[in-house]
Amino acid sequence: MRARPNQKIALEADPAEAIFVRTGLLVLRTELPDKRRQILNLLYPRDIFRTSFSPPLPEAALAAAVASEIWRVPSNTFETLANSDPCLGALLSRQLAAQQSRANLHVAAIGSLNGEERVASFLIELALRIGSTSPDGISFQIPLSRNDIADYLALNADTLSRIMSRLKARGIVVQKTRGRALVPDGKVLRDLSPITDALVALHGSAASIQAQHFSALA
Amino acid sequence: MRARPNQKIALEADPAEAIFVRTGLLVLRTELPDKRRQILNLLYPRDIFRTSFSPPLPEAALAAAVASEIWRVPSNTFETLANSDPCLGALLSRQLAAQQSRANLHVAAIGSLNGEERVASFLIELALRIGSTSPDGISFQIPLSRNDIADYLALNADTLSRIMSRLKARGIVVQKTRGRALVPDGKVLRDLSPITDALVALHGSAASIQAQHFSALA
DNA sequence: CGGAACGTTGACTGTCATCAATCTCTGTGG
DNA sequence: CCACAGAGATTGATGACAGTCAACGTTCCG
Repeated sequence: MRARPNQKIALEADPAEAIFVRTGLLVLRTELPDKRRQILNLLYPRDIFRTSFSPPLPEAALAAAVASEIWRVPSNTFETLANSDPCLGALLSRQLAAQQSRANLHVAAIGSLNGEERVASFLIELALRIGSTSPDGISFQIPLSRNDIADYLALNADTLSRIMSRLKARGIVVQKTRGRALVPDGKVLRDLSPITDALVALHGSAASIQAQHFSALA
Repeated sequence: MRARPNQKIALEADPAEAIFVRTGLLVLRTELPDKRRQILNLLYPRDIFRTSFSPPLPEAALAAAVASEIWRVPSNTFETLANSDPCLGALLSRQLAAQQSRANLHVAAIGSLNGEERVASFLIELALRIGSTSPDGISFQIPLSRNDIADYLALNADTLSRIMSRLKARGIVVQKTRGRALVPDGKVLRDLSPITDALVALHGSAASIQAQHFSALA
């Protein structure tokens, strides 16, 4: 199943349906009664989401941040898959554990970092996930709108814009076109975030290689 | 295995060991380089924690908030348990999903609520989990120190103290002894939190009853 | 009794949110 | 091809809320 940017992915009646991200990027978005929005989680390729992970808030929904390809796996299919092959089952549970770990790290980021550190952490995360190294530095596409980034980092969109402007003024990030960023010197950026090491462990190439193992199996 | 209050529970070398909470309350605590602390998660009885859920931060550790009884389950035992009985396996995955859901709700709380709303949400959570109703209202023990509560809610301890004082001044909570609170009128408290409904869904009696099912099986 | 850890309170500071105005992109239709 | 509209992004002025630092209270322990 394909999803266009900004398309919502219905969380079906099936309370334990699994959604597997093939390509693209999904966000788990909620909205509180008084229209405060929050993005709880980013789902990268190979991530697994189950409807029952969603918090019981009225407005919780998955949405595609960019064009994405996803698989919907009915709950019983998921269970039988996991049970049929112990090796696959172990991979699934490792994948889910990694996602828990990421979620916990994100709590730490939102809970104890200031605005600039959060933004830096987010940029590092993107660079690790979807960045490509070139002679000029690390460049990557920014797959979320300013509003979505702000919601993800628990910042105000205006505040986020200010922080980005400051980073640009300092030459830490360069914005070539809308939606595309270049980090000339990765080290400087890494020094801005106190959780760089953890981000590398969870989003860096080691994590990806482990995950490719996964794809091979599937 | 028993743990005294404030005792740390080592996260063993075994990267996928499971810890099962029988009684008491555990906290998942981290500390950033510059000694900013953060409690990422509360683990209530029947919760499952796996070492691999912990974020890769140097200071991440489980600690008992009150006297607790826990089981350590080696990773292979855990897997075989989950696979041996499909019914048990389903229960385990439901339990883990519920914990994900709680973690996500906590992100929403920290990310979009102000101080007073966070404290109110926390009190509601405690009341639902460990509160007992009496003619005077709902009373419960406060199982965390002020510092730990502050770290859990991503607030400063001083700020938390101020908020609590304000709630006491308004008569919304009454503190009989240190470590014990009484909420005369639950409705007033519930109105202070925008996520009351979600808290009830995840911590209320319905959730507990489902969980008892679990104990019966184990 | 005395000390240490924990909690409370006040004065002050800094960061982030709010509101409003302006600017920049993107896509549409004349 | 240009003009226009509308969403998204930026920026400034201002204010509210939470953090910091320091002093003082309280509780619990030996």
